[in-house]
Amino acid sequence: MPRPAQTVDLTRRKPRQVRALDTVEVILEATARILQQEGPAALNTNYIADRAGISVGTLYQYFSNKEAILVAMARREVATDEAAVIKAISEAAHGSDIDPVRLALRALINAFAKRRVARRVAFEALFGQGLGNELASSVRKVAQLVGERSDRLLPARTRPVTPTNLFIITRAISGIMRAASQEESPLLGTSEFEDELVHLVQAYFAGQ
Amino acid sequence: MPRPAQTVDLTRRKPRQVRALDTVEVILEATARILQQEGPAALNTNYIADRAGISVGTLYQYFSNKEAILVAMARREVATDEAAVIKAISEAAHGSDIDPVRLALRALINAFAKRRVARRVAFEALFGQGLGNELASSVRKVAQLVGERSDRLLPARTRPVTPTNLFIITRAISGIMRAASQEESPLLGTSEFEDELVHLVQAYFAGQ
DNA sequence: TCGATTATATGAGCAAAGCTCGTATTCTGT
DNA sequence: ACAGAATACGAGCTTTGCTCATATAATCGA
Repeated sequence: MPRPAQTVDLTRRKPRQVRALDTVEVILEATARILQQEGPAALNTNYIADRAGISVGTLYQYFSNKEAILVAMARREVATDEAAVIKAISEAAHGSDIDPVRLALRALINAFAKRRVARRVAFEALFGQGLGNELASSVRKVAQLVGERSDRLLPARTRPVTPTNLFIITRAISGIMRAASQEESPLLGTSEFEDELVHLVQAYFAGQ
Repeated sequence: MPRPAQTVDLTRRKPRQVRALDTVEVILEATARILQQEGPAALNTNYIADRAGISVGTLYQYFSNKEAILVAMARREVATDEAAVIKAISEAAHGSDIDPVRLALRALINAFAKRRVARRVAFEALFGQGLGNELASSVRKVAQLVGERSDRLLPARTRPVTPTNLFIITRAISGIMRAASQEESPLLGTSEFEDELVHLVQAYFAGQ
C-alpha cells in the first residue's frame, strides 16, 4: 500500500479555551515522561492519552498524528533553549569576562542534559519532517548577541559571518550534541567537552 | 502497555546458500527504493516483501524486525563510504598536492549525494539504536590515512589527535552532512560547501 | 540415485497501534 | 436561559509488525 510522503498536517483545531491549553500541556508532558521513563518503543498514542488522563479522540483533536506531538515538543525545547542561552549571555553581559561563546555553549550543554531521550526523539521528528531550518531564527538571534559581545574578546576575528557560516557551525554543534547525548558519551559532563566545543567555534570563525 | 527499551536482536538465521544472499540483497534494495521513491511513511515490512518479490515470512528469517533492516542498510553505507574515501585519498597519494582532508571530504559529499532519504533513515536507525560508535573504526582508519599524508600539507599542526578530537570532528561533519542533505540545502552541490568543511576541519586541528 | 537432513520460502492470520467519527458534555456570549 | 461553539469521549475500523505451521528446495552421505 504505497502512501504519499509524510508531512505533518497542522490543520487541526487550535486550543481557544483554558482547559484546551491544559490538555495540550498534559499531552506533551505525558509524552515526555513516557519517552524518558520507558523509552521510544513504549510510546503510542493510546498510551499517551491514558497517561495524560484524557481520551485518544481528544488527543487527535490537537495533533494530527503521533509525529505532530513530537514536533510540538521539539519546538518547545528549541524555544526553551533559546531563552536559556540568551539569558546566560545577557546575565554575564556586564562585568563577566568569560567568552560569550563559552557561555552560550555551556547553557546549551545544560539544556541537553535534561530529558535526553525525550529530546532526542523529538528532534529526530523535527529533522525528519525537514523542519531543521526552524532552528535558524533562534540561532540567528544568539549569533547576533554573541557577535555583539565578543568583539572585545575574539581578537583575530577577520571573516564576516555569512549565512553559510551559520549553517555550518549550528549543524556541527547540534550534530555533536545530539551524538553525545544519544550515545551516552561520558564526555558530556566534562569540561574537556565544553573546551572542545568552544575551540571548534572559535577556530572556525577566527582563522581564514 | 509499557515495553522494554528497543534493541536490535541479531540472533537470526544467517544466509548460507546463494539464493539466501540474494534474498537479503533484494530486501535491502527494495527498502532503499521505497524510501527513496515514496518516503519513510510508505515503508512497512509487508510492502518491502511485496516489492522485493518475496514473502514476509522470508523477510523475517533474516531480519528480526524493521529496524534491523535499516541498521543493515546503514552498515553497508558506512562500508561503502569508507571504501570511497580511502580510495580517493590513496589514488591521489602520489603526485597530487590537493589536501587529503579535502579529498576525503569531497568523497564523503559525493557519497551523501546518493539516495539521500534512504541514507538518512538508515543512519537514524543506526544512531537510534545507540550504534553511532560503529562509525569509529572507519573514521579512525581514514583519520590515520589523512594524518600520514597531511604532514607536508598542514603546516601548523601542533596538537596531537586525541579520541575526543575524533569524536568532535566526526560528529560535527556528520551533523552538517545530515542536515544539508535532509534539509535539501542548496549548499550541498557548491564548492563553498566543500571549502567550509575543509576550513572547519583544518581550523579545528591547526589552532591552539 | 535416493533418502534424510538441513536450509529456505510461503502467506494466512493474530495482536498491537494509529486514527476516525458519531455522540456527549462543557463553555461562552447574549 | 438558551443557542451555538468548543471540547471531550471511546468503541471500533484499518493498518502494520510479526509469527508459525506448512511447503519447497538444496545438500550430502551411502
